[in-house]
Amino acid sequence: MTPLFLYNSLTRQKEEFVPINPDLVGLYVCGPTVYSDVHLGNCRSFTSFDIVYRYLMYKGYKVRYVRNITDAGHLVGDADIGAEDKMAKTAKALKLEPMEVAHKYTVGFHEVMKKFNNLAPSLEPRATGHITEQIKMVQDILKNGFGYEVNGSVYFDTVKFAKEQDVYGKLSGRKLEDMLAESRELKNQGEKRHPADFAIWIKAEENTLQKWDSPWGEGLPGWHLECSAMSTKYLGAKFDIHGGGEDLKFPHHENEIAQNCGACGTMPVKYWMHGDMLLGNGKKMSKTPDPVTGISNSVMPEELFSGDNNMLSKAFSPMVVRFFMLQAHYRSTLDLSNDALLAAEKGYYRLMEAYNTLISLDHDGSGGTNDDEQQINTMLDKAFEDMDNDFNTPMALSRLFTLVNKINSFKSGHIAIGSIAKGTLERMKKVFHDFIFVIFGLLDETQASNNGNGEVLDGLMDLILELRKESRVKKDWSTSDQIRDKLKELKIQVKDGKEGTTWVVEK
RNA sequence: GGUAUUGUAGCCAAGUGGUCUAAGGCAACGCUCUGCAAAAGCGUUAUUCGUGAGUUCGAAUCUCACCAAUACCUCCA
Repeated sequence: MTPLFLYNSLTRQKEEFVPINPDLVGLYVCGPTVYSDVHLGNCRSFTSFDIVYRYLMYKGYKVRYVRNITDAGHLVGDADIGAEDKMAKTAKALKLEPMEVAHKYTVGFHEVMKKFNNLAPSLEPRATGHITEQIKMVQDILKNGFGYEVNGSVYFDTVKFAKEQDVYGKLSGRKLEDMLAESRELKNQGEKRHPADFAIWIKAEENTLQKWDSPWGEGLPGWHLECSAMSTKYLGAKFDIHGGGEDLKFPHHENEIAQNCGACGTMPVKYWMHGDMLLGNGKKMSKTPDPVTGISNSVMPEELFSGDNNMLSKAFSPMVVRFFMLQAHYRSTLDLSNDALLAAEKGYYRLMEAYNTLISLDHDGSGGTNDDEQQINTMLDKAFEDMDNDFNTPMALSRLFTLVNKINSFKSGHIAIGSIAKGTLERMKKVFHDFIFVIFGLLDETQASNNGNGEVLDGLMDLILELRKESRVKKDWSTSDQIRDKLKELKIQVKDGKEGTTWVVEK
């Protein structure tokens, strides 16, 4: 197995990936809070980690991929000064049970993930199913002296933790001194001893919809706690990779680390990975409306797939969007725009059509070693090196595109297929297949469009193109052009080549 | 205000000390192919990487200043 290097957010450098247990990988990714539909920005993050999951498996690791569903405890605002619970807010607005809200949006989330061809994680635990574990963790934190109870709520003592363990702020780059300086302000702290403290157990109010019995009375777990408790339960006190969006670094992940250290005494994660944001109109895609313009710049997947939105000129398919995401590195921001998606669409179809051309190529068995052969093998090798270099999908993709030219040249006869060895052609077929479908997780939508009546369509097209061929032999250009133009109107593109005419359904 | 990150061709975007006169996709232009197109192929399109200094034999890549944008600072993947 070639070594894999990944960028560790905690150390801020690329490190060689060495799993804690040989050949086994524990991967935890922060999942959605299921109080509303996921938007495209959320999808990018999950897609980035889908590639990580896929590539780790491709390299031969046995991966346990845990992605949580947060269905309780996520508050809007500060717990001790009367914040609103996200789940409860939606439940009240839609007149649904909180569990119904969670279910509705969990189902929707899964549907969207499936459309993007993101693999299901090995395990998808939910916060409400792990209340016992979370209570136990609060108890452990209290036992270790890093928490305090006030009036039925329990808070994490961030200041004490920060002073005793040189851990807090490491991930997000926050300094303890700055934090302590804040305490002089003494404003509106409620029950907390310090603004940096955070709720790990929240006392239920009379109208709280989701609440559970605990040693401290009825209440609900704090946000952050579900991830600590569930990652510990399913991956152990120390596991390999924790992923999530850049925006979760603070406070979510910082507090997660604090809770784990506070409860178990060990740093929970060996490698932290953070994906950067998807931008819409140059700003982070967010459901929250822009304070100035008052409009949200988030694009919902369904709006994108249907074309029913005011940002884009047309509908774009899930695979075009996935391809678009692959063209940027996961740690860079990515700017969504109509032009960028149109470009991605063209690129996606060019790649898929080249792949279909590639698998149709036959080799007569002769052939030897020359520059083409060497270049092909070099590109294939480098594509894997790119992936080993912190999952550089745009670079790996560029290698494949370099070979798209070669593939088309083989087809058109610009380069004789015999100029490369048979084994090299076979290798190219295998590697293209693996990259496109297994590692990048793309689906061939050029084929999918023929579903259901593929044979009929093929038969019809054979007939039509045969008739057109006859008219062309007779130099009856008006008939042949009419056929071509009418098919074009039906989104069927006719491609005349030296070896005959082929066709493809356009998007 | 604090803390980070980013600024690469018309657009999206790789590259973070020499192989960079900067990958790839899209767009544009020329040529080849074609009855004409489309598709495909070939070629051209940033001697330059926000601006200005500095370090270095050598900088898109390191340092400083400035300008601009974005993110986080207890809602967000």
